[in-house]
Amino acid sequence: MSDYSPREIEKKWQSAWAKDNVDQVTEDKKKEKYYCLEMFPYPSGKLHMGHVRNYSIGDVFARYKKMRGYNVLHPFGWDSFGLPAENAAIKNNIHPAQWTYKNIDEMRRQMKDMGFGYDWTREVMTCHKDYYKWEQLFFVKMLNKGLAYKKKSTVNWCEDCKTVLANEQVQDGKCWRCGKNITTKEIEQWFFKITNYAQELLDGCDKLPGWPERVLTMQKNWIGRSEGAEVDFAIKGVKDTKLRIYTTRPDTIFGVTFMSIAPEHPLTASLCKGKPQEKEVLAFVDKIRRTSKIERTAEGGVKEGVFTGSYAINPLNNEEIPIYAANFVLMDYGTGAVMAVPGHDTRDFAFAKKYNIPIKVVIKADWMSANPTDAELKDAYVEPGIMVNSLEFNGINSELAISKISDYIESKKLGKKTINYRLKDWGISRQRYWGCPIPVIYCDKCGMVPVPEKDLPVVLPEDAKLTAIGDNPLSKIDSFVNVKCPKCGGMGHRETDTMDTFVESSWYYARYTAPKDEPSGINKEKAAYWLPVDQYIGGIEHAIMHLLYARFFHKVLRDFGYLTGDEPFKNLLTQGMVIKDGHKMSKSLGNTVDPDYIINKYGADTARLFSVFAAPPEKDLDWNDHGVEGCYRFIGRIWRFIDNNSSIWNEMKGISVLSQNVSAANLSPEIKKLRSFTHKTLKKVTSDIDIFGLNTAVAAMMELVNEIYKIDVSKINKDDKKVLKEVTEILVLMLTPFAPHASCELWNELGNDGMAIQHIWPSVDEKAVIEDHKLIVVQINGKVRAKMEIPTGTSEEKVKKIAFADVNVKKFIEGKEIKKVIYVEGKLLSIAVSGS
RNA sequence: GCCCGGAUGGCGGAAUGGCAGACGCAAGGGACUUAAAAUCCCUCGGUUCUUACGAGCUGUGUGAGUUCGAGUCUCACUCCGGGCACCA
Repeated sequence: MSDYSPREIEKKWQSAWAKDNVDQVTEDKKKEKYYCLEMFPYPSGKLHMGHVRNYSIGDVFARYKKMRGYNVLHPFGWDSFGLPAENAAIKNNIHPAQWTYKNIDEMRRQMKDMGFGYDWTREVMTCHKDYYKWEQLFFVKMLNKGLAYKKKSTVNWCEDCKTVLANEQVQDGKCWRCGKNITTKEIEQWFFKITNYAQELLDGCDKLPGWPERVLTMQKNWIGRSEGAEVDFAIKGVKDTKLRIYTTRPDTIFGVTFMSIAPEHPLTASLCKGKPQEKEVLAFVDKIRRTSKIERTAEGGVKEGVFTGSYAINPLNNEEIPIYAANFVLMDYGTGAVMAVPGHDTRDFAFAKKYNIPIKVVIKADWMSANPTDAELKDAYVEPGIMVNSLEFNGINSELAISKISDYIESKKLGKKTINYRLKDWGISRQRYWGCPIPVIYCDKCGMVPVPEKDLPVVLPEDAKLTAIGDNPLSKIDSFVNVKCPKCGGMGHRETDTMDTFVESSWYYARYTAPKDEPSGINKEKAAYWLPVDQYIGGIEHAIMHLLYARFFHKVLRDFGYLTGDEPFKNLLTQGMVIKDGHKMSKSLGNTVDPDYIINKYGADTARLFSVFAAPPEKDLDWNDHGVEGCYRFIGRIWRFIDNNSSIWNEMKGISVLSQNVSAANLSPEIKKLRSFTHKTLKKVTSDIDIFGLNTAVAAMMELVNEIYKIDVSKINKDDKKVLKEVTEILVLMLTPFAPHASCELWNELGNDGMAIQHIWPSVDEKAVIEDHKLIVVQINGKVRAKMEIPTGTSEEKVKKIAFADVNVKKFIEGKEIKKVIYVEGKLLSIAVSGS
C-alpha cells in the first residue's frame, strides 16, 4: 500500500459499489426495515456545506443501520419546482427546465463524489410529469372531498410590473425589480382545508416521542387551539345586523368599553355610513388595504384605529360602547371583531390610553380597590382574581366565571362556546409558471370541472415566455389555456395557477417507496412495508411549515386509502446551520466554502468526517478550514499504522480474530489494556451513534488511535498480534459509516475479503470492559483532596479506612469535626468537616 | 411585543448532580531531516508559592438559593441567536 491519497481510492470504491448495486434495496419480510431520509434539496446549482452536513449525518446513520443488519431504505431526489428557476430563466434567457436539469446533473455528481449510499434507482424529480401527475390526481380527489376549495384572498401586487410577488420578492415594502411600493390585491385562490385536521394534527404532537420537544411546541403554538365564546353584540339603531365577536375571556365581558373590528370587516362601511367620521374611516380602510401584508405585520406594533361613529350594545348589561376600526384586528382570525377590555388586556389598555377611552375593572386583585384610580392602575390586570362590577357574577373567582358566563350566554342565546385555531387553511395557488399545474377547467356552461383522471397529467407546456412583468406566463399560452370542457365538450379554459412547491415535498417520502409505480402513484403494499420514515433529518427552518404540511398530507392520503398509520415521520433530527465568520453561509454574503475544493484537497471521507465531528448535529456548525486538517490527519494516522504493520496482517491472514475469546494469560499488560479500551470505545461509539452523538463518537475513535500509537509493536508476542488485529479491525469497522472509502480499502489491507460497508457491526466483549480497579475521588468540603486506585468490589468500610489514612486527607481533616461522610459506590467519597 | 433556544480556555467543543476543559484546531518546545514539508513525541484556563518535585487559590455570562457536592437543579437578571401569523 502507498501513502493515503483519498481521491484514487474513493473513485475506485465508488465504482465498485455502483457495480455491485450495494445500496439498492427491495422489500424483504425476513429483515427488519429501516427508512432513513434526509430532506431533499432544491437544485440551486451547487452543493453547499449545509447539504454536505445534512447528507453526511444521514449517511453515517443509514450505513450504521445497514451494518446493524437492518434492511435500510435510503433514497434521494430533487425538490425541483420553484421560483429560482424562473428568475434564472429571466436573467440568463434559459428555460427553467434546462436550468434545473443542468443543476441536478451537477449536484448529483457532487453527491456521488461524497460517496453517499443512496439507492439511486429511486431518485425522484418533482418537476417531472411522472411525479406531479399523481399530485394532480390527489388534488382532484381533495377537490371532490371538499378538501380543496377556492376563496378570495390577498396577494402582494406590484402595480408597475402588473404581477404578483412572493414575500421574498418584496424588499422593504418595495418591488425587488422596479423598486415601486407594492400594494395588495384580492384574487380568487386555491386552498387546502388543513383546518379540518387541526385537532388531529394537535393531538398527534403528543404521539411523537421521537421528535424534539421544541419542534412540537412550535407546531402546537402554530395550530394554536383556544377555547372561548362567540358573542353577538347588537348595533345601536340597526335592527337585523349583529356584530359577532370571539373572546377567550368571557369573564371580562362586563369590562368592555369599546369594540375593535378589522378594517376589511364587511360591516365597517355600513357602520360609518352617513356619520361625520365616514370619510376618515374609509381613508383608514383604504390605507390598510394598500399596505402589504408584510408591512402591516412589520410595523413594530403601532396600534392605530378610528371611531366608526357607531355603537354596539353589551348584551349582558346593555351598555353602549363605541366601535373602532383597528389595524391590529385580523379578518382571518376569529370573527374579525374583538370586544376590547382595557382593564384586563395590555393591548386594549394601550389603545384606550391613546384614544382616551374609559377603563373599567371587573376583576380585582387583593391589592386593588373595586374602582381603582388611574394612578393605581398603571397597566392592564391580566391575572385571575375576584369578579367585581359584573352584576350577579360579583364575588366569584374569575376562572370559574369563564364557564359560568359562557353558560349564561348560551342559555340566553346571546352566543355560543367555541374552539378556535390559529391555523389557517393552506393557500396553494401560485401565479407562476414553474410549478405543478392545477388540474381544473372552467366552462361557461358547466362551471368549474376537474380534469378527469384519464386526462392526467396536465403537462406543463414548454413554450412559455418568461418575463418579470405581467400575468402568469401560462395564461398567455393559447394551446394550454383553450381546451374543451371534459363534461360538455364545449370550449373552456384551463386554470393557470400552479401549486405551492410545499405540495410536492409533502408526499415525496411516500413516492420513494415505489417511485416508478403505476397506476396509483403510491403502491399501498410497498408504502405499508417501508413507512413510516424511521428517521427524518433536516434543517430546523422546516420545523413548522414543511413538517406540518407533510403530516397533513399523510393523513389525507391515509383517509384516501393509500397509506396506513397516522404520522409520516417517527423520529426527527433537526440539524443546525453551517456558519462561517459569524454568519450563515450564503452566496450573498460571499462566505461559502466549495465542497469540491474540500473533496479535491482532502477527499470525501475527510469532508464527511469533519462535518459530523466539528459540532453536535443539532447545533450550528462553525466552519473553520483548519479543523478539516485534523480529520484528514486522523484518517492518515490509521492508514499509516495499518500500512506500517503489514507483516502482522500477512502473518494473521485467514485467521478470524474479530471478537474472539482471547485467553488473557499470554497477553502482555499493555495489550490487555488496549483490548479493554477498544471494547469500551466500541461500546461508547455504538451508543453515541444511536443518539446522534456523532461528534463524540469520532472523538472516541481518535482516543483509541492515540492509545494504539502508544504500543511498541516491535516488542509484542504472537497472541498480542492477534489482539492487535482484532483491535484494528474493530477500529476500521467503527470508522466505516463515517469514512466508507478508506475503511473498505483498509479492511482489505488487513487481509479480509469483501467490503467493510457490508460487514456486520462488531459486538462488544462485555468481559473485556469490566475493570478490576476503580478510581475513587476523595472530596473534603467539595474539593478534591485525594485520588485512590481501589480494587473493584472493595467494601465501603475499607474504602473509608484507606481514605482516612491518606496523608493529604489527614492534613485537611486534622483538628476538625467530621459532620458527614457520603460514599458513592466505586466513584467518590465526600467528607464534610467544620471548624478550623 | 410574543414564542423557542443558547452563553464553558486563544478557537470548535466534552462532561447520568460527583476529578471542569475529553477530542480536535491554533500556539510553544523537542526528535527526524543538509533544509523545509510531512511525520512522531511533549507542554498548553488564570494565578500564587516553590531552585525543583510539587502544593494552594481561583475559574463554566451576572446575582441569589437548594445540596456533602452545581457547568448541570430553582429563582431573578444581562447579553446573543433563531422563529413569528399584533390571535382577541
